Amino acid sequence: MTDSTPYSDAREQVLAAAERLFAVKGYAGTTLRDIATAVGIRHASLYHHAPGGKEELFVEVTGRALQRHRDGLAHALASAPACLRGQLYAVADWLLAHAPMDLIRMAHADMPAIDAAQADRLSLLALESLILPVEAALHAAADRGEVADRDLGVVAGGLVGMIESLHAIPDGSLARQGRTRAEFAHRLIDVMLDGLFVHQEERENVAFALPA
Amino acid sequence: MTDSTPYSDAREQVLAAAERLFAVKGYAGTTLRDIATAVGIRHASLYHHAPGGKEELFVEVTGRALQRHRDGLAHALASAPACLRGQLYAVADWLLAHAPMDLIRMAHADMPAIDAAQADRLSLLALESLILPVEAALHAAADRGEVADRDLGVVAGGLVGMIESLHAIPDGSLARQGRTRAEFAHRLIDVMLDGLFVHQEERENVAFALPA
DNA sequence: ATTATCTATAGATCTATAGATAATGC
DNA sequence: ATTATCTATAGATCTATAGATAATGC
Repeated sequence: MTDSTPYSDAREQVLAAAERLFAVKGYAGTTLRDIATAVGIRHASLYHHAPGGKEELFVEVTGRALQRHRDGLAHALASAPACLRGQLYAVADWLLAHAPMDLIRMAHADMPAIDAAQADRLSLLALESLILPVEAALHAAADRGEVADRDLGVVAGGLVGMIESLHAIPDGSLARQGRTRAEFAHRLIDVMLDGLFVHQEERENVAFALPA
Repeated sequence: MTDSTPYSDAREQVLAAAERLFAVKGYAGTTLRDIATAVGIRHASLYHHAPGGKEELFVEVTGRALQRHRDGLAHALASAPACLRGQLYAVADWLLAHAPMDLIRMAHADMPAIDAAQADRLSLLALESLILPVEAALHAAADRGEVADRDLGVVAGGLVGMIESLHAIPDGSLARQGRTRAEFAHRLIDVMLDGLFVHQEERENVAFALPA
């Protein structure tokens, strides 16, 4: 994965567990004991890999998770079909294949709990990694004449927030319906692109279908 | 406010502070000391108003916050113009005038931390209070022929998630832009209703505007 | 008399440190 | 020799309880 592995395998296991737990439970909701238990070591041993303790662990794994999203989204967008719809599908598939990025919790709970300078850096990185790639894809589509060039920053943020919110659907509910979060996301993207209002032709079809 | 006040004013102050803090910081991120400090009393005094301690406080104020949203959304929808657009604007205005409802955090962090039966009850109440009212408005619009009757449950959830995600925008950023979350929400609702794709007429206008 | 708050304290948990022990890589 | 883990423990914080004290409503 990495070109020059500066980290041991043991350290990588610690970071992976910390990343998953912080993403799901947040900074306050994750204890060093949780992380150590997930790896199978004592919590004191975590300080060997991260002398700065809990906050260093959080800053490091949150930063690298965001960078991975930045790279992953860039790759997903580059590999997707040249149309906006296919690109947004690829964004949704990437986001839903990874741990939730709860931007509300990050902004209101996680960031205020850590060093202010690091919080500012991570907040900026979150914007660059999650929103700006989507906004760039929207602007490119606008240049191609596919969409109107209006408020595309807000639209990008709304899209990402909408897709991430599907993480709130319990796995059990999805299993019961036999649906996936990605399917739901694709449908929502279709609505964003085409609109909810029935187009003229469709409305006529509906009228024809009615036995009146 | 309440027809028959069963609670004292002091208790109401405690509940209000707890409600705000739990909503913003989550269950793990809020301590009894935080709540007591916000009210101006010692944390031991909280047990006079909620003998069940932290968990009782959380269950009670989360439940009442959700019920208030259910009632508030019903009232907003009933008072809004009879068209779907005006109704969704009213929903957004209500949601953004209150503390964030972070459904991802609730599902992954808060609910697993409390009694399972209460968690199930609150999860169901969240669905009934936040998603179902919007879904009902969408279905009514579908009956009027305003929108297509497809996946309206998912669309309702996506809309609420998208609107709530605007809470992640820092107040400072909004002040700098001179915009409000409600303005952004209205724009996003317009996109959901009309679609991002440039309509035929609009695209022609763009072509006319180009000096080619 | 009832309601609301306080002080004091117990016990659990959490972050963090110090220093010993085990495993690994030359 | 270096890396990784352990045990033991300190100190802080957190939830919760017991019982005293103050404020309030008849």
